[in-house]
Amino acid sequence: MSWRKEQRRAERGYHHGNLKEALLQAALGLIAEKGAAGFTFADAARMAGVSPAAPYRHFRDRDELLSSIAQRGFEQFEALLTQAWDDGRPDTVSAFERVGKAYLAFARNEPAFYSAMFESGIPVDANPTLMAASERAFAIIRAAAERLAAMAPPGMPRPPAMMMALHIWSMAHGVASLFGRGDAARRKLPMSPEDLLEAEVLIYLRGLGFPTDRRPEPKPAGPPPVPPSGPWGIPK
Amino acid sequence: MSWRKEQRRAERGYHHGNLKEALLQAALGLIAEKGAAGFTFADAARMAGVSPAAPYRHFRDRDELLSSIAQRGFEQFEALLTQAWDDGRPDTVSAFERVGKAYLAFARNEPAFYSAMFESGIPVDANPTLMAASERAFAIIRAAAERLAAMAPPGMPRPPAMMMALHIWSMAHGVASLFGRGDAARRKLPMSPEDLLEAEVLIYLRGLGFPTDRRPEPKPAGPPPVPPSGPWGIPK
DNA sequence: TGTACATCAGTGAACGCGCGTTCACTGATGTAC
DNA sequence: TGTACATCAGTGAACGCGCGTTCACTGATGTAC
Repeated sequence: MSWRKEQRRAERGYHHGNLKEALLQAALGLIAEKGAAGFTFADAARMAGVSPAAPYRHFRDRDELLSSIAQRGFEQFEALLTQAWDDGRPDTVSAFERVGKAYLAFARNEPAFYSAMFESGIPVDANPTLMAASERAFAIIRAAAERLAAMAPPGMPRPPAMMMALHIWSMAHGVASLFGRGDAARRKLPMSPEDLLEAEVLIYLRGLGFPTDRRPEPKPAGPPPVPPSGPWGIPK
Repeated sequence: MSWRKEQRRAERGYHHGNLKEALLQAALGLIAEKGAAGFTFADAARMAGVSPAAPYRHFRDRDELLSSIAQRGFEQFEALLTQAWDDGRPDTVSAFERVGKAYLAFARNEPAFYSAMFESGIPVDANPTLMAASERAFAIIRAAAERLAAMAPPGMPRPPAMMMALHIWSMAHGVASLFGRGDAARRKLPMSPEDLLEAEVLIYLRGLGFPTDRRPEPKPAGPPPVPPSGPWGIPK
């Protein structure tokens, strides 16, 4: 046994006391550093200062640890989005904007969580608990879209909230994974990812006929640009 | 040596004849199957029916093989986008739409290329040849955005083409990586990824004041919805 | 056309490494009485 | 309060495995003359 290990043991005794938590933290650090694919069970144990067999007392295998991280990630994500949405205060559009910002902030500040949730390849839909957590997070975006859809200008066709939610999600995810982190595909941007996404969402909302000048729920500024005809009420 | 291996050798002789190509194909298959992270050098050799040392005659290491794949991917991607754009025929908006569809089609039909290019974690910007190929592909989207920006309705502020290109890219990437493949984060969609992206892009373009009714370059149907004031000409 | 020779593109055996996993074990902790 | 005992949460050694990589080698191919 190495000196370091003896040292560590001397400090904390035979039992770790909080190993499960320590392993989760270690894994988060490793994923942030080397990506979800690069993280190993043995490494997490080493980082927590325990033998490679110890983690098996807390997780069936590597995948269960990864799922736990994703689970916790979805929960924190949901909490963050809920807070950002703040039930649509002070006005729907600016609260909606805030949700977009929160999304990016999460991807940027918690890259390990984000990786585990969306890029680790764990089958979310095979794990009911995980799936439920994921659904709850998405539900915030959906609820916001719902509220937005409800305030569609009278002359405009009401866009399906589900579609809006998926659109917003894909914009946020696209910006986050292309530009939002120290990623490989990074490229010089003329503006911050946050501004890029904000502009994108505003243009999109305007395309739906929503007022985007940030005064609380004003009248629409102009008539609908084109009479509806295609699917989703989008002119073809 | 196993029977299979002897058999294979008997068929093709001592020299493979086309090993480099065979390795690239093998790697593509493996990446499509197990993801960019799961593919190994040894596996590719095995799949090509050669000894594990053979690949070293053609690639310095695993990373060089991965880069070669990304390189080729960017080239095919560029060709596909060029063809889809078709220099803006028959009209800018519908050609633009076609580019979006082509993007998704590529992600769907060539998941291995797409992974290697955007999700494998290879440092694109550290390899000039690769970076150049990537730039050429993005240049197609940018050129299309440029053309679109140039036909902004007279009353509207002209949106920066670069920003438009980045927006479109993030939408396409977002939809592709969330819904476009047999991915982990897949979830039941009320429509196809293609339709989802098409609607998203159309709404976005309408938000910029572009006519989106697909008749070749018509007059704008209505006045700009809101007077410009914020950055990028987007009302704040 | 033949032959000698250089070069190329493979082989297969070997290596060190780190990983995941299992095992019998042991020290610490909690609990019943 | 003390003690016996069950349970829990660790240890450390060992295993088999596949990977990346190197090495001296060898069979096939191309070329100069």
